[in-house]
Amino acid sequence: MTATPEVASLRIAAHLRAEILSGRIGPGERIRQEDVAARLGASRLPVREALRMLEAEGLTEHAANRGARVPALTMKQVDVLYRIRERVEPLALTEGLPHVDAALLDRLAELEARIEAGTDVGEFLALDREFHLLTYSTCDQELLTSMIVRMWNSTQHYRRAYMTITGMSHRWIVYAEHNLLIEAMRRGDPVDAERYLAGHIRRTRTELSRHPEVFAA
Amino acid sequence: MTATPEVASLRIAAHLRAEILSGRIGPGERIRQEDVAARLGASRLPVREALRMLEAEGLTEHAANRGARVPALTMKQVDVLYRIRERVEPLALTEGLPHVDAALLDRLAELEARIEAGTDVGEFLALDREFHLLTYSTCDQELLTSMIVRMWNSTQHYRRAYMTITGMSHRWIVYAEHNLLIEAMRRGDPVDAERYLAGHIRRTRTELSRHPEVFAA
DNA sequence: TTAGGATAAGTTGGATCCAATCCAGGATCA
DNA sequence: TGATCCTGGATTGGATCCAACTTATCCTAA
Repeated sequence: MTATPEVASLRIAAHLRAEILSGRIGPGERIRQEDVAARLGASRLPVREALRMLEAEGLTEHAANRGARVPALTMKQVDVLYRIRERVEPLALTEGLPHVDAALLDRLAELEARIEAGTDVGEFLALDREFHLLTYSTCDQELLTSMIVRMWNSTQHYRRAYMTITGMSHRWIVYAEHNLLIEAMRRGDPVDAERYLAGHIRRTRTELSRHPEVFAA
Repeated sequence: MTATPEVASLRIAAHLRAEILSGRIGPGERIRQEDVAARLGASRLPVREALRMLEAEGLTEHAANRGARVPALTMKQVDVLYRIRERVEPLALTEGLPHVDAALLDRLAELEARIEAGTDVGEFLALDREFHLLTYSTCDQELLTSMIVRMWNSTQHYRRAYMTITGMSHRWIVYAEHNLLIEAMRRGDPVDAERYLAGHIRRTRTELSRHPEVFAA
């Protein structure tokens, strides 16, 4: 996405972020400062700063003298995160809708085509994330979009776990929702766009709630 | 509120947080690590960590090699924050409503009485904040409530500036909204409670939008 | 055998020192 | 005269060393 930053703390943060989002570091797993420092060839200090940054993004949690770990969310916590998304993401959509142009709609359609053509779970997750974040890209309100990214990051692992378990069944529902969303955006209709998006998130939430085995005790 | 933490970084963070929320450090103002370290009798290191924590709370912003400062928000940014609050805070209310008991309602009524009796702007701001956060206290979803606190913190300065300019006029509207909110909570009615709360936040937003002199260029 | 406590290892928090970066002011040259 | 480049001060980023805390283990005693 971006070039590796020259500042060590940012570089380390980017590395750890990728490891957490990809699932190489899972929920509940501990992150020792010295391990990371040795692995990335730096002292513990920039690692500490990086962990603070990730904490701000909801990717790690800290306790004094007890170190950092990736939060293990309960089903209730993920459920609430999805309820927040149901209310916040439609706002980002509406805020950005006036600035959506044809080029963006084309990119969305192209992404959706790749989503429908794909068969790999990891690929689907990445493309789906890219698709939705792209629908918010014209919003241009850092406070709002960063909040949304945080929520996507926090729930990334559970989305992957769910997808891995359930596989590709009923994927046509996602495709239909995505295409209706694109079409509403093409019409510039914020009411319809919000409705399809909220429904999309809500349906995902209710499906997740049928798989408690994905979550922490 | 809580006892001063034994960990230096937390203590420094608490100190800076209070200074920012009280307005002693205003938007756009720079925070130099060495100044804070000298003033609070610590090295720069815990100050750096404290600034990272505050960044996570939206109270400061950082740039590499350029230090930390309190963000100066534009009117548009505050407007969007209020639109987010309009959607998210009603959710916290509904989530916590089943666990609201008589004792909590009594405390809310008592707080509202003190709000209506007060004449000082600073006191009003503190009590109003306490009132609303108390209505979310039974929600018990850390991810949701911390998000709400962040938004209150980020907009604190502009609320104070607005109140200082407009004074105490039309305060009866706030009282009426608060009392209707308490009453809806007493009935355990999430629909009405959400409606009154969303209206309360929305009205504040539209009033703020009539005072562009409060915001950054 | 188990509960309790002391101890030691491992990990994080903090202080000091050094390096890298940014910014402003002034000198130089076209 | 004006723009550009350089240099010095100020400030942040990073490394190393030391202190404090947490936790697990082992030993002792009931």
